[in-house]
Amino acid sequence: MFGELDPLLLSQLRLAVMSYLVVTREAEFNVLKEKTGSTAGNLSVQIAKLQEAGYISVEKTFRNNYPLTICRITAAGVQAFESFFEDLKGYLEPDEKSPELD
Amino acid sequence: MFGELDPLLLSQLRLAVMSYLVVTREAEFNVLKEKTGSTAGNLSVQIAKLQEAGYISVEKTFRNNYPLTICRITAAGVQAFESFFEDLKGYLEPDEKSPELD
DNA sequence: CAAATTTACTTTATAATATAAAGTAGTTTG
DNA sequence: CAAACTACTTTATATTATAAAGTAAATTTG
Repeated sequence: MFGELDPLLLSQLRLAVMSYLVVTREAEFNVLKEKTGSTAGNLSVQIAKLQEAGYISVEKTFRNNYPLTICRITAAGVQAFESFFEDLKGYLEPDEKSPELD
Repeated sequence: MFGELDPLLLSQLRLAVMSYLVVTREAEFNVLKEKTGSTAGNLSVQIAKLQEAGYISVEKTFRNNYPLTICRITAAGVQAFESFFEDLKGYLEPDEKSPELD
């Protein structure tokens, strides 16, 4: 089951990040950390994966001499997010094919 | 005594930094930290003072996603460093005026 | 001149992210 | 089912920065 769902979004934290960004479009690392309640290390890793997939872009700068990381959702990210939920709907409203039970 | 000496160079750590930079011209934060044996916090503060005085320029970037701080000595810095030692010589070879002893 | 301030330097703690290592869990394989 | 692999999470440590606290030296004050 869940065979078709985008594995990159099938993760609590990554999905939370994407859900937030799909609305706000962009957010600072710290904000994402607070909103998702994740640890910095974990968030850093998951952000890197979303970036690698092209779902978000990441800008690293400095603010008041401290490192500042800003994340923005990309068109591909929005697309992937929407597809994810359409795929999900497929599970909620099953068609003629009955799902295989193992 | 020591009335004329540049107060910005009359500091163990700042002088050590300048002494190193006057030879190498530029150095990374970490290298300065090792060479001077200082703590990161202290070095950060003293670098800021040298920069404020225009004796060094500071570039902040990222290397392998980690913050990287590069310090470079400026012409004014070289000038100040040389003047400092000329002033010092004045104390080693006193002229006709005898120093005031308090 | 001794006490009280002030000033400056240093250390220590904490902030903002990143990577690496270690722990956990779920899944696949033999 | 035990062994191995995956993936996610937490924890420790890496880079620097600022703020707070400690120390010391110099200067003002009474």
